[in-house]
Amino acid sequence: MRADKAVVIGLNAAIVTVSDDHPKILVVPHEETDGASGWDALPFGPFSPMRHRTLEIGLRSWVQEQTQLELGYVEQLYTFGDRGRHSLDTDMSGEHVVSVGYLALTRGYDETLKGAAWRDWYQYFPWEDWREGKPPIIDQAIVPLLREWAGRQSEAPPEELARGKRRDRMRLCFGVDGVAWDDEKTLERYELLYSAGLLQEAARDGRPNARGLTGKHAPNLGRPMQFDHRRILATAMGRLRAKIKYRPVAFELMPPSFTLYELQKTVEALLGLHVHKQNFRRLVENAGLVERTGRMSTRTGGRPAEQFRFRREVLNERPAPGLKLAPSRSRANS
Amino acid sequence: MRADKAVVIGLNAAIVTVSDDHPKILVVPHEETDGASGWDALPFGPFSPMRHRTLEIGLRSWVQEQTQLELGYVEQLYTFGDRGRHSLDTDMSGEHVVSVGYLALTRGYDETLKGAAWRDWYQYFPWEDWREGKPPIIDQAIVPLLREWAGRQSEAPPEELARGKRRDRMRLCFGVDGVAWDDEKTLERYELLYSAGLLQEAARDGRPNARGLTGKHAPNLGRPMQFDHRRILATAMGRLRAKIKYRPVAFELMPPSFTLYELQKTVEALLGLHVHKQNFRRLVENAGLVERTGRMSTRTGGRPAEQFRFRREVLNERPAPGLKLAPSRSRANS
DNA sequence: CCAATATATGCTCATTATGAGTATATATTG
DNA sequence: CAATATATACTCATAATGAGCATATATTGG
Repeated sequence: MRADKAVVIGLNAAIVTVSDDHPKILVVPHEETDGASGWDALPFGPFSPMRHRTLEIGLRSWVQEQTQLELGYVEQLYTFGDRGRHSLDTDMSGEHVVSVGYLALTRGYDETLKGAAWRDWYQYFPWEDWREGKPPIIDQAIVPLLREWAGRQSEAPPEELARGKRRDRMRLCFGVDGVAWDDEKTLERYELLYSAGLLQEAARDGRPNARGLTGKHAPNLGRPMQFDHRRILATAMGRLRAKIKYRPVAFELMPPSFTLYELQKTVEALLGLHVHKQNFRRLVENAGLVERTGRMSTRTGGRPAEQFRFRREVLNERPAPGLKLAPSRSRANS
Repeated sequence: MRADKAVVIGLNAAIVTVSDDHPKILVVPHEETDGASGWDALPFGPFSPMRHRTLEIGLRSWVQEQTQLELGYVEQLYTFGDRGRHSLDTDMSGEHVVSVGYLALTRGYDETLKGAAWRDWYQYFPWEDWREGKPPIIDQAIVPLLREWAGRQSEAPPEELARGKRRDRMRLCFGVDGVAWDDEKTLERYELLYSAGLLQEAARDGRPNARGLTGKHAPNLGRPMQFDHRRILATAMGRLRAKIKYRPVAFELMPPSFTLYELQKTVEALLGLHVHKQNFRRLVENAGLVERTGRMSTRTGGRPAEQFRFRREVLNERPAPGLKLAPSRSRANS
């Protein structure tokens, strides 16, 4: 069993924290020589089978090296092997890079990170934050551009009954025509926008945009990233948003002690949605996910809230604890 | 970015079909020269970045080559990079193989497969089929052996508050002490048995077994596979069992036209559980997953059943169609 | 042809889960 | 102390779920 070319395994990490109601992602602002100058990158490094017994150990170790960051929860996301991932690659010279993407959670919001920086993940995906209502960019930019795209002549496969399918994709992804918004479809939305040529990455890769134009005319939908890192981030967001609903991963992002509302705010930040406050408490408490500490929060404002801690024991009691959330139908009471 | 050693990407496929109420998996009965003689392997082949634009295309193409099998649904599972996956590897000579595991579904139960063969997946996991009640192997062999293991002195990390944790793992995995059986925990169960040294693969890899003995004394819990292929299969089973409940993937395994009971039987085969017949119909019909064909089934037995077909349109209507199933609490009425 | 049997399908019903809202408690601020 | 802000308890309608009964329509053996 031999490959006809050397392959290098790259390990990419989408490292997430939440601070101040903003989900943040650790990025390395790269200053490359090629056109992608200034585009952020996810931290990544090569996997060396000699030094690291497993992929995950490899990831942890060089994240540690590069950022002094202690990762708690780590989960493998997906392995990306598309030719052309790394631009060097397109002409079949050099090494081929296959990237394994990881999602990592940390509550250590450490400011002292040489080179790396935390950035609100909604800068890359401004259409994903519905906490203040539907983001204006959707109706103002995205939907019109997608309509144009959906109406265009299909260039490629005739099997694709083009226009209808495109319109359906748009409807399902962006909640047009009364379709409900699905917070977990982050990757589908990213890929739709990419296919439609509406992202700078698509322009970089030479895909035609909505008006059939190649090149620099792509609109500016969210901040771009190097290589396919924004796709990896979209994968991470979708996975985290889904997982939070059936596994108690949100607690990885909380301090040892917290109020229920702080927990709620963290969850809402990740989902980009508001949830019903009273029902949220009911859910969390009935599921046995937390226990009271007796201490009270001293925040200013109204009545002081009680502090809770995560009950690690649930992991040994129930088979699948989590936060089965649904967004508020109305925006009331949040 | 350079690796210090050549890495080869292997593509592994867990190809599943269901025939005659048995979920089957395509295996290659290998006759190796080393100790693993006769252990089945999943089909696998190398990824060549020169020839294949993406990993999935690579997978499809050599499955096609090797087995003439037309894959329908294909989904990436996980990337396994543990050192020692391939035995050759343990001494750090030769190439390091990183494997990308895939789940594939097909209804083409084709008998003419040179070399490969379909085998009931419960041969590898006899404890996973609860359709005829709790499999006797659990109480007769697995639980006693795990109890022994849980009671043993912990050799490794002191942080692991050994015995208690082990007992909890056992309870949650195998539904001891009134914990409900969770059909999706296939991987957790496999890994638990492996850690406890109760699988032949563990013996092969030199792990001590439940009595503290290394070597050939591992009990015979299910049929072993080469390398870590049984782990990949466990991953595939768990993923499929989970996915079937929120995506209409079961239809990938059905002929174009089928009765609701045939559909139910297929689902039950995969889950290793019985479901409530009337509620199953209600669910499938209310979800708009099927439509009547008007034709009747001509099977012998009782009243003829109507034939249905999958409504592909749901994919464009609802955001997340699927079969949210729960096992019957009693075994009645199935 | 009929009774016995087997499967398919329609419908009811109790229980629980969910979404939303009202009411009350306890703090701060001016 | 009034106004305001937040926390928390409780109620209520509706939907989803799990279970079982009843009826329909076929085959099979007298």
